[in-house]
Amino acid sequence: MKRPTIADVARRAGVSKGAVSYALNGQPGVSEATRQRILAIAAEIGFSPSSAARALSGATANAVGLALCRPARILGIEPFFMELISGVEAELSARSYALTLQVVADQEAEIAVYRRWWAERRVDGVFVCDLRTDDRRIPALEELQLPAVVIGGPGHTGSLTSVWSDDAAALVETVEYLVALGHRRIARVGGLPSLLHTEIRTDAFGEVCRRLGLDEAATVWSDYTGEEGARATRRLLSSANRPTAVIYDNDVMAIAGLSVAQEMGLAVPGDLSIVAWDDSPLCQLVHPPLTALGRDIPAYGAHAARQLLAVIAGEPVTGLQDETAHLTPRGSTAPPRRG
Amino acid sequence: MKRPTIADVARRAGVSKGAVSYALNGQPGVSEATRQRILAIAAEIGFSPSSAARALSGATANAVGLALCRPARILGIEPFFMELISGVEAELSARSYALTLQVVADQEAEIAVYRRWWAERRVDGVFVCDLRTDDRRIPALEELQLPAVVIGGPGHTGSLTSVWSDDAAALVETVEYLVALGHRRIARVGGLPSLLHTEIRTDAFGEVCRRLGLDEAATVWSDYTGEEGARATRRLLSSANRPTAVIYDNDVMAIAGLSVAQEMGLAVPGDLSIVAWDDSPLCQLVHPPLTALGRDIPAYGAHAARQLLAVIAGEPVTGLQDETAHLTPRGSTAPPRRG
DNA sequence: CTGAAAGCGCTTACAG
DNA sequence: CTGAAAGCGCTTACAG
Repeated sequence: MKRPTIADVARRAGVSKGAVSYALNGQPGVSEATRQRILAIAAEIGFSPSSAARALSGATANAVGLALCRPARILGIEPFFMELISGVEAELSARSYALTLQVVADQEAEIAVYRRWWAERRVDGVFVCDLRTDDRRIPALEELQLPAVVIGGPGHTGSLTSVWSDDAAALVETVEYLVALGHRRIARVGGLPSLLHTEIRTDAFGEVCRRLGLDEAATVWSDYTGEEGARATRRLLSSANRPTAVIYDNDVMAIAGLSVAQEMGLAVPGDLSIVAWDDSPLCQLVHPPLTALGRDIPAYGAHAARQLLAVIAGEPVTGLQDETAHLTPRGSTAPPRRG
Repeated sequence: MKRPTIADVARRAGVSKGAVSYALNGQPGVSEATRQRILAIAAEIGFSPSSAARALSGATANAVGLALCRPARILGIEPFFMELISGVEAELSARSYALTLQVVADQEAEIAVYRRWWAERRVDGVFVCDLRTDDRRIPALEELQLPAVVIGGPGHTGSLTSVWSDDAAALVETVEYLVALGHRRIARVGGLPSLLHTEIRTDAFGEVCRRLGLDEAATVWSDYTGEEGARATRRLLSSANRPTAVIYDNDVMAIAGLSVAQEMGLAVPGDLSIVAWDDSPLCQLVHPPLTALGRDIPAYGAHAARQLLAVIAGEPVTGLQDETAHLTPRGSTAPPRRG
């Protein structure tokens, strides 16, 4: 089957190729009657303009890029990324933009991908995930002048627009809730310490514990996998003065932690309260269901997509603070058992 | 920053644009010394050929497409797709191919996306997931003559190449294992009945149960969510002659089923054995860890990508039977308690 | 409101 | 082995 071109449409409509282009792109230069006739013919013969020809003649690529820097097993197990992608994609395809995805090994590889995409004119802009403090991707993108939206923050985004959520506030709310239940020894199993949002949570955790005069507020580090989450939990629960509540930086580690508690003969929530960050459906699959900090991740992705399209269009954008995660209490939190 | 073009490289090297093109694409027509000099200059000034210009001048788009037809909440919770994408992407980026992703609402929308991609010359080929019997996407792709690889089967793929795994054999192995443990009443919580692989498993299940002379082998349908998996399990466990073992068509439903058993006061594996299909890390997060049918999903994706690139290159391809899922016994299966 | 033409940045026959 | 040129399919000033 031969692909129809703009010349085919022009011939059938008895107009010039220029007229077809104007009609398709909603530009002035053709009468309304002609425009309608051209659109009808285009639809009839299944014509869509070649994205290559369009990109080459100075218009946009109509595609944006997302590079993911996580190993396969983590990408798979964390619902976060796929939900984010779903939301991004819904917004993009509504505006006829394509999403180009690439998995990269590290920051250097990611920067190389941005440079290649830019040189190839393959994308009009990119999303940046997993922001770090002193992130080398920021100056690289600024230098390329490639439109970009950072999914994360606040701060550390240079001149780039960002879409973020107030993790500090969500963490404080969680600690205050646990303290209201009567907990005094609260621990946290954190995510990768090199990520900015981990640091923001860690700082907020230290601060609120100090303010409320809590005993040693330990944070142990992990990498979002169940394995490491389980190991961290074992360490915490084996200590002399074990915590009565643990906050986990993702749902997978929280579920692993629940399993460890049960294996060690501790009742949840009687002996140990558990809170998961990221309220995916996983949290309600286990027994007891997990109290969790959740927010609408597909919407977060959609907002980021909208910002990026605005940056690409040259519209003024100021960045966006998305909703703060809210706590949904379920069966895994309760007052600590006296003992 | 101005993007370098082939003309910039040619000027610096003191050769024609044609020579640069030959050098970059490994074509004869330039001496080895000239080729090396051109490549060095291209690397130095960060030149990558415009994908648009390249696609327009008859070469390939260097991109392939994947359309996913599942709602966001299911895409997020099932590790399968993200693992598949990771594997696909690893193979593609090693060959400098981009992956274009789109989420669609239904088969009609998916076919429309294929038509648009084809008309736009945006992709050189596509992957087809979630094959159905009498799948309308197959004739549509055949008509477009758009290179495609079906991830699924066997059979029902028309003239398209496919990469598949023998689900029937894996199911038979599982049932035989449960029977060897002493189970006689085995049930199954199936996935969406409209999908071909569900049908293949259902047929195999019915057949092996008949062959082994098992009592009524019930399959109840679900949709891969924990919610529906839990509901199906409650129905099964409330029946007069409840099963002593249940096979679930994905890990999420199996975990939900485990939770329901515990909520109903049944011991796993004492009162109920559970087997999950898809052995994601989730299976080892719960207590007891789930016996599961697993295989290497990223590798499956990589194999599919290799097949698609071969089809695009016009090489002869015969399709590929991937490894059969193998059973990993863990704590959720045991002989049924006498009673 | 419409048409003819240049140009985007490559690839690839076609001469030398 | 190398260079000059046509052509891919669009968009967009520029004349009419």
